Amino acid sequence: MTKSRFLGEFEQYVILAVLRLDQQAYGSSIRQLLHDVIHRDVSIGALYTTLSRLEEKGLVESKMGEATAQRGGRAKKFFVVTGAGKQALQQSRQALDAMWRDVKLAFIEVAR
Amino acid sequence: MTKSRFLGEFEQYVILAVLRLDQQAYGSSIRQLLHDVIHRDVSIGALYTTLSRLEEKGLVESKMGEATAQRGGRAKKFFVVTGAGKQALQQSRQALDAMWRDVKLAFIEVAR
DNA sequence: CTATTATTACTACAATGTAGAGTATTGGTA
DNA sequence: TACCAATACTCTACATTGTAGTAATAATAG
Repeated sequence: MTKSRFLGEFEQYVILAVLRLDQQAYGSSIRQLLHDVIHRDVSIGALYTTLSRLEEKGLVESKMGEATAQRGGRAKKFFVVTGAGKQALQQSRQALDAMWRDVKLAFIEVAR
Repeated sequence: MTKSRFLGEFEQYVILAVLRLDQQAYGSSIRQLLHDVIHRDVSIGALYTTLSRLEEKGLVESKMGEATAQRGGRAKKFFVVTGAGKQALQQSRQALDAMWRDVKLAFIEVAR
């Protein structure tokens, strides 16, 4: 057991994006997905910083793509979520669900 | 519209706790709820810092309780979530739900 | 009036969020 | 071959959020 920290808010989104993109998750595609799904436009630099930190913590892993790209450009770095990453994500999910329980009823009445 | 930022991870928990506690949300009770529901033990100082910041941003409001407490101790400061707070919370919720969509299937298979 | 207890305020620092400029790699083209 | 456009990643710096610890404040029992 390493010291289990909590996932930051943006970290969760990034992990989810990597999961959704399956084997096709790399800087640009992740950024695009975040834009399409939650309309969150983050700079590419910001994204890479988060990806690096997640990798340091062992929550995602990366491997370089084929050296020869289709039409120019540097090789892609593909990311996948590790078991630890999935576990951390699940814990975050469960905690949030637990906190939302019972709130919904009281909340929905007033929130319109 | 003020510049709509995103809620931090812990900020969400605190807002949810205040909602759940309805009219009874103050330092100690919030802390207790966080402990009971998600087993997260945060220092009282950390909690107040976050509450203050939420208040600055207009996401929660506070009012002092009756001066005379039941059996000693200072008057409590009760917190409630503002409309803006509920809205911010809802947005965070929706964004996360949107990101989780489609992921579940692929995720659940592997996550055990 | 003091010990006790409950609560808030202040200070400081660590972790996460975020942007922007810079560097690398490769195909096409003059 | 030299250079430019296209694509992708890296580095640096700073803002915001997360967190603890300690000091200060209040109220009451005894």
